[in-house]
Amino acid sequence: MGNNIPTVYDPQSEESKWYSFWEKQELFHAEVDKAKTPFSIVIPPPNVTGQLHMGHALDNTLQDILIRTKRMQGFDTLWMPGCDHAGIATQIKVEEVLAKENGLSRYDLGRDKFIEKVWDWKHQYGNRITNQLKRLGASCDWQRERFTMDEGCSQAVREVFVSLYEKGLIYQGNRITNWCTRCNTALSDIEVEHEDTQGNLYHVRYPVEDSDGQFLTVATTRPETILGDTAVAVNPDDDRYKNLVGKYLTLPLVGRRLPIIADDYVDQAFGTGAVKVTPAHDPNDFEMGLRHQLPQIVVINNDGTMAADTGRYAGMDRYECRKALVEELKEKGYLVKIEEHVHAVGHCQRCRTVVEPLVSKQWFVDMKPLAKPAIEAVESGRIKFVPERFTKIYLNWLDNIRDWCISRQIWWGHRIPAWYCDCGEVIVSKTDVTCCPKCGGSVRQDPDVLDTWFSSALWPFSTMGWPKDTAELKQFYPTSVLVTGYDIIFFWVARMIFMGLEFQQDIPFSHVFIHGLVRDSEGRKMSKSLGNGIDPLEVIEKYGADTLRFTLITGNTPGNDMRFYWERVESSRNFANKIWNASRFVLMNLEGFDSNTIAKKFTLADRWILSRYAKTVAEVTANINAFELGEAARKLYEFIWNEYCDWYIETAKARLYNKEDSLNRSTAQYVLCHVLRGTLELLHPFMPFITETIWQHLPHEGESIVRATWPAEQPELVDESAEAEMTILMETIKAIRNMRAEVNVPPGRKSEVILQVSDEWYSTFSANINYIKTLATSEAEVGPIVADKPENAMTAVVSGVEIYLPLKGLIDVEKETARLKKELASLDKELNRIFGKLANAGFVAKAPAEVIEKERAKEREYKEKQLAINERLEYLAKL
RNA sequence: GCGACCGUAGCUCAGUCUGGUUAGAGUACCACGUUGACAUCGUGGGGGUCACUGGUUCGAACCCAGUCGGUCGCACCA
Repeated sequence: MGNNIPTVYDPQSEESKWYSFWEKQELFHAEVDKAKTPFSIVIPPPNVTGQLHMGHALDNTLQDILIRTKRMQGFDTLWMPGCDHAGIATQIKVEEVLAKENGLSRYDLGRDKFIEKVWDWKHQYGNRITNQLKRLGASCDWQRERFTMDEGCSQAVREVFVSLYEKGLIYQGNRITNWCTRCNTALSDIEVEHEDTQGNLYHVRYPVEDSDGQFLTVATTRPETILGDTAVAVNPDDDRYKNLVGKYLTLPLVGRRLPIIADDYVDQAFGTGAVKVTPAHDPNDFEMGLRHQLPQIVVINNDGTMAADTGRYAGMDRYECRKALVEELKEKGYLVKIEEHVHAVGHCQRCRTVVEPLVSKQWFVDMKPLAKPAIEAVESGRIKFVPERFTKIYLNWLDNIRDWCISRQIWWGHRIPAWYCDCGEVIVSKTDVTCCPKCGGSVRQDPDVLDTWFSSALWPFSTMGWPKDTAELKQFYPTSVLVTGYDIIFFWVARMIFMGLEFQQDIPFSHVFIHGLVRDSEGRKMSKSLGNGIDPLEVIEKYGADTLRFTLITGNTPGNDMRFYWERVESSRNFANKIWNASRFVLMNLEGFDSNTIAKKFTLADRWILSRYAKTVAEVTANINAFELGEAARKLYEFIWNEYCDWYIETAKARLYNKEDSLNRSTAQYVLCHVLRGTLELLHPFMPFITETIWQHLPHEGESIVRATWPAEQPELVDESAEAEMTILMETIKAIRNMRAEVNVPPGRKSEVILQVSDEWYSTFSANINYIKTLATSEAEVGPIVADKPENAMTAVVSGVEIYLPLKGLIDVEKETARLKKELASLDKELNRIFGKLANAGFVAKAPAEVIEKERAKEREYKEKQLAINERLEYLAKL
């Protein structure tokens, strides 16, 4: 970098270059180093078929910031990357491709061939998302990349399944579960999303057996399930129906005898207070059926059509059947009325199909014993959620946990390690079974696979080599923090916690850092169907990864959603460019500078920026440790732009251009360099590429900023008096600029300025008058405060300094008076507030002395200003 | 029904946990400007009863209670 570097930073040429450099040097690789404190993160594995979206970009930027910071701080830092096989999602995708390209279904292909296809797909597209993560700058240890379906993870899955089975925590049962008729599989409760839907409440009357025309009217939202009714239930305390309990009804259209039963579940106030009971097709009815020993009559098939024994409805779609059946009820006089009714209908999370509760044989995890320690780990504070409020959401879910249905009737996934023999023997085994240990007969493996989240739940230790007892596991488990969105606390976070506690006897991570969603500029979720998604790669290509990262981090607070604005991207891009140009300036002025052999004589500005820098180091470090990454980024932005660029560089210019005073010049060079390099190091986790690019050009130690030492906190550099002095000088400069602008002094023209300065600040001003001369474009003269005030001059007052800007012609008395009166008014307002406070006996008696002294100091300051302005107004009035 | 979150400048959001500067930023807006890093810039400016009501306190954007408005979870209302 020299004088011929472009004035605009071009991320494209730098980013790929540095990423391959980092990879080649293995800077992201973690070796187990027992001498160091470990810091580890496992990536939330993205779907292997997926591509990077804004959610990933945010999630991984947050992780990368933490990882890069800790790496620089000298921890043994591991960021474990990998992908998830994403059972249903991947299977759907491959099925779609298959249908489109060959017009085939997976059944046409058969299980083995189909799985082969999926693996083909994985090999072809599986590294797409990892490459995209590299574009983002993610400093994962790619040598350790894992996949939930790889050998090791699969071994972990079997180990866990068998172990839980042997402990009786995994069992097989014939139960009613959520069934997706489109995916043709059972789902767990949380894979069902309930949506309020406008439906109807159909009131249907059932004739009472052996009565003269008596009816009992039930209300239902699903009339098609009438065909499967095996009872009607009323509340035992319901006086309307007490006399009917124990009697029988005749099921309309079918003619079946239905007992009238009493059950507490029934809400007297809802509908008619009488509920038809369909044990095979409703979870509550299923429970009631068990309580009352009612038969289960299946009337809906797995594919959502009506069962073979439903007569004229057989084979009809469930919703077609509903229409037709209501029509028939109406014709035959059973339909009493139809009311509109909004109710929550469950949809398949993956394909949005309405979920059908169906009875089937599935595998379940008994959750209560596993949930208990998982609750305790969070309640005790061993695992902390950031922000804390998510603790409640987590605990609430686990407190009400129900058993987890883990079997899926799909093909892509970890096949359940259970084998069945015709003799009735069920063998659950870590290794494949070929014959029945009991009778020696042939066995067949359970055709189902496990819920994808079953293997994800093991991720923090399966990726470390478990069930083998590895060095990685010892060093990096438990991991330090898990970074993820609030939408998968139940799916993933909770499950990792109980699996970790069960199989490692230890928590999987000590902190859970939760972030929100990235929405579009109108606050809508980004979605394929809306077409409002913004591709992070597009942003990276147009503006660079650093810009995207900075945009996602600033203006975002933990746990809250954020909106994506192109304007904000531009603002981040401008920031990158600002850093670029400030660095250009520094590099262009390093001629003759030797960072090793330098004598230093610090000026006020030097002491000031070093003090500000020291505070920035301390604050940014603290913010990152507290997961306040947006706040850290904001502080760096302000420090670089508003302090380093706007003021320090400006004060340094004269010193750099004056080659006579080489001590002064080299001191400026030293401070410019030192502060810039340190600031770049602080910024590196946020904007890895541009910081590396510049850092390499600055005098530095080491091969890459990636492994540079995190700037040390140097409290000895904090210099409050330098800050106070610099502040008043800056205020004076701003006041002069303000007056010049007010009367349209051309920016290039110097103005004469007379400063009357109190004793307190006199030496500061006389010693540093050059700052005012240069930065306020003024011929400034400093003198003590005297009664004799310049005539024909504009006036401004900062605490302890009266500033006069003499004008060539006469000043506009009216305008000047108005300006000063305005200033006086705001001063009066503020003084009144302070008077009120100080006059308040309670305040003086109870407020801390420090606060009171602060108010008194302000009072003195404002009174001084007020006095000066009043004097000036009197003078103006006489003209 | 239960719970959480949000309401601060035209817009997007910090600040609220830990009460005490004249409440901040980005962006948009107005005026001036190509001064040897940067027009992706500089200088200056305008813009806010911190949703509302009440309480606690010497003192509330911040703590407490409630109201209104918005968002989102959880829940078996057939």
